[in-house]
Amino acid sequence: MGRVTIRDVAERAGVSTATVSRALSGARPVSPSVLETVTRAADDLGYSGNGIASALRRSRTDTVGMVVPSIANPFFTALVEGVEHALQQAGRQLFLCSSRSDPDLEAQRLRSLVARQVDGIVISPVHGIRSREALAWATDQLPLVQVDRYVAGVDSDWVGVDDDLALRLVVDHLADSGVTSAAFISSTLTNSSTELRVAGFTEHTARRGVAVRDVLLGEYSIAWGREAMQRLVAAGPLPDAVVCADDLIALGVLQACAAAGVAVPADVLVTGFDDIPYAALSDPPLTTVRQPQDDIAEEAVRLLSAALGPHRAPPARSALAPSLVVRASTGVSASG
Amino acid sequence: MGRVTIRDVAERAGVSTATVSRALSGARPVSPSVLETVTRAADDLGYSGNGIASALRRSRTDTVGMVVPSIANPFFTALVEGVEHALQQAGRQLFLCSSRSDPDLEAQRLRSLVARQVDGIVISPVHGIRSREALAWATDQLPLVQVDRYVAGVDSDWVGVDDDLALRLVVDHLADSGVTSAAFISSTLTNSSTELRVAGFTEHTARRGVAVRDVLLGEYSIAWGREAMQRLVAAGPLPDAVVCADDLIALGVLQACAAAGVAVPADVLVTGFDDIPYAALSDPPLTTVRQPQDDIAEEAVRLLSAALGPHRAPPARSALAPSLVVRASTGVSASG
DNA sequence: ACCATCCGTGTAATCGATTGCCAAGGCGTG
DNA sequence: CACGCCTTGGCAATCGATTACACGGATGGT
Repeated sequence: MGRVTIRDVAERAGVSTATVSRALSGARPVSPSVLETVTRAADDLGYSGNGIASALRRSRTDTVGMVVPSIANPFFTALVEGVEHALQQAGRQLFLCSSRSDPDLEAQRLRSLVARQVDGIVISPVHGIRSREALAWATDQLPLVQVDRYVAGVDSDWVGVDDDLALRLVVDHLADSGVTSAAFISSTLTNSSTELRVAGFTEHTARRGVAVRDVLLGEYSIAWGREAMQRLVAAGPLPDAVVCADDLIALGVLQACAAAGVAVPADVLVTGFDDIPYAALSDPPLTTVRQPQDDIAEEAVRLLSAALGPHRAPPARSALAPSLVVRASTGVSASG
Repeated sequence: MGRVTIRDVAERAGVSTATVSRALSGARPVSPSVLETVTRAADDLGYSGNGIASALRRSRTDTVGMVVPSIANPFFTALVEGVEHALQQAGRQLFLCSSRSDPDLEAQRLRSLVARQVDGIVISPVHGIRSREALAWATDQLPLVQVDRYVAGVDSDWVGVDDDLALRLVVDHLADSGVTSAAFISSTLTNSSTELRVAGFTEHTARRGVAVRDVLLGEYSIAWGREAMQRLVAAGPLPDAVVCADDLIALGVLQACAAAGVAVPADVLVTGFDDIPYAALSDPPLTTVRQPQDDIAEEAVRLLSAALGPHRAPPARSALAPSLVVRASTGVSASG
């Protein structure tokens, strides 16, 4: 087991630990000959430093924590990849945690990240109310950026998508396709995204004269989508369209339609949200709202980096524009 | 910004830092009244400890690192969730990194994890040869468990699936369905899993008298599956079956079939590997090999915990049995 | 009544790297 | 030639928590 410390390197190189530190980190110049000797000694011994000790002294870890409700949801994995990529450019590492959509677990993760002295946190909070306390506490300790969803009453930056615009795009598209009644399937979670999507659905269906048949709340999963659609089928005449708050729900809906012999889009139109990679592969391919995940991730890291600086800027809120991806589930014939 | 240390708590409670430490960690008993006072003081100040300082002193971080080739691949996210869950039971945290299927990036991640003093590492290595050096080095520093894929010549534990058995199940199923020729689509990556799957395919097709039409190597992605299938279609008469080394490739193959007007399973049978959640949702649903991901994850954590103990056991290799999930892509009519 | 325990608490060393401060030597300038 | 600056390296303090060791007082056994 390697147990090489800076002292070992210093001894072998015949210099002090201070010099080794400066030679390896470049914090201050050392003479070329000493640099050579030290580098050689470090290599020979396989010295790799002790990040913990370094972090303690510098009170920086060059690490940021990220907390997402689920790492099985492709939308979040895409977001995570984006954030990791952006951080890497800045020489920082990502410490990823899953809150499993549980506010208590989320609070625990936050405490753990703060205790581990991460430099900052990127979080997609679980719940609009039950996440608040932990989030406020964390925000008080270090720079924090909310992504996608956001909890009101927390003094932090936020970057996400313009949910109202998204629902406007969806409803306009459906109305233009002749839809006169629609159901909405979403999650019970009380958070900004979920609420704004329901609100947007309500508002824009009203504006376009589309009748709202049902609003079913469950969770963001394939299983819930399947179950919700089964209920709609059992309940009687179907609406013209089923609007889903994310793609997983929509995939479940499609599955339930296939099982129940309901033809999509002939009998009912279906839309999703997020444009995960599998949305294009379903039967039929899914019309959905594409989120600019990479832009969201980049912006989040940019905001975090700014917050790591000396200046204390007021919280920023940035809502990026989504776009509608039209596929066969709303009537376009399938094609290559 | 919170900057509360154990000294602040000690001062407020009117005791020494040693007592505070003992009261809060329970390392040694303190009198009830002192415990009360200290807990109160810590709460009042919002003390949350400094994990870095603690880790330095105890030379334990209660954190394990995990390195996977991709976090966008649902197979790995399932594995990650399993590992995280198992670790949580043991009171440890997961530090997740993606190597992006790049051995250099992988080596960098390993260095970084070792420098951060994680207690152990779970890794699914990228490359059978180019990952070896970094893996051997890391194994020399701390306990390490390989999962899924495995690099020979590294003195570490491994847990994964029995790839030979998996291919036997697939080929037997196909042969029993009347298939007499097959193509294999996989990745160029040189690693145990990939190689064992090719070997298994070759061996079992030979055993069952199935002609091998083509072995196409690319990467584990939907895009490559699509492209490979396009090539097969362009190349002339199709084999009876297309066997894919993972589900992403298979999903791409299905997509290309749909685009090219090739009917599955009427014109060609298709099989995948992993049984990711989306395998059941494709058109048609995919016959695939189910990996016991949770068992793999649990076993990996178990091995790691064992390695963290005092004893130096010889490296263990544990190949768990997969099972075949038969769906419509190999001829079963779609149902419920 | 005396000595051996034992319990709870404090003092201070320690983990490993970084860095403020100081000193020695080299160099240039007046 | 003398003086001061600038460069390079070492000493030792420091980050915050843990813990070996010591110590005082209470308890119990004989």
